Amino acid sequence: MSGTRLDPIDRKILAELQADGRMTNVELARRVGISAPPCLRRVRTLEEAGYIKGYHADVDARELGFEVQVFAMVGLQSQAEADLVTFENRCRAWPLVRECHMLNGEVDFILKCVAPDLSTFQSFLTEDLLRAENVASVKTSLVIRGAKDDPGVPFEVLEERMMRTA
Amino acid sequence: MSGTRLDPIDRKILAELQADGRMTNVELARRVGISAPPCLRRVRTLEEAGYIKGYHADVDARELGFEVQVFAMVGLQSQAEADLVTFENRCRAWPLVRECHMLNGEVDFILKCVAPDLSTFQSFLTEDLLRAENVASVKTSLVIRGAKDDPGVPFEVLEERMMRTA
DNA sequence: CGTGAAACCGTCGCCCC
DNA sequence: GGGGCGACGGTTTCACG
Repeated sequence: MSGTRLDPIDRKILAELQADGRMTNVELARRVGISAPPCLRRVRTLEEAGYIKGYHADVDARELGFEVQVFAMVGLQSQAEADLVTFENRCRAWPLVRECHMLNGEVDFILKCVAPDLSTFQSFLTEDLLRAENVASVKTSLVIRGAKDDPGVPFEVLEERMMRTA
Repeated sequence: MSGTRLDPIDRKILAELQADGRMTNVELARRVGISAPPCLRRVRTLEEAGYIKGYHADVDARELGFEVQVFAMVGLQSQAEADLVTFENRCRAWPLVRECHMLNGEVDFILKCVAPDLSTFQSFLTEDLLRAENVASVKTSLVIRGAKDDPGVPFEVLEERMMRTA
């Protein structure tokens, strides 16, 4: 199922829906050059095959009152698989942690956090994150301003690469 | 317009659309407890006021062939505003760079990058990023595995905070 | 993959509170 | 001001060729 290769129309569909997830199916069909029914069938197939994981409204965090965004680099004491999983599950349970990625190099995890204000984040940092077992070190960096925040993947790069390997 | 406070129904709408951006308006109206027309009016207002910046399909990067994800910490030589803006604009033009945030602390920017493979990323790193003027240092960390990647903001935290300040 | 038909939905005007 | 009711046009989603 995951081995199913995509044709150019499928990739165009994904690119269009990544750019505008609420596009109507008829508009999508028009843009990719087929009629509506097969277009919808393709979308359903892409969803079921996992290429499309979901659709989300992109909300303005600052306007909603989330004025603080922080990247936290976390080092653990033990990197045993069970301990890594324990920490990951803890991150999944913390609403302020939006992303958690395991890294190579000196630091073990990078966390992207959002909070309404600094004191809310400080509380989380000192009472939850730093107090969690197995956490050895945490370095935090406040986001002064966001310069770019594009969703998803650059399909342009894929197309380029398709040509090179074709 | 940005001073417009949101009532509980608006926040519920935003939370629902963040969770499922393709929800039909009638379903959305049912969930927030009003009828369809006023619900649609609210959605349009939220869009125009900038609370909703867009809708995007969440595509599976790995299944699509983007197997490399990297965080890059960038230090600049000059932090003069004009030089910061120049670097930010350069990031906006690089498709492999999906996010660019200016940070406090030792490092100036954090970049989240995606690439089809390591060699594509290495080419970008050595030929574009490291060669860009004003770039003093770049530390990269490969994402070994992703543990959490939730879109948007935690509305639960907002509701909690509303109660505290009410 | 395309065509046609039926059910549903987005959208508007109007009335009500 | 916002919410509900009804109707039109467009869309989704079938079955079928």
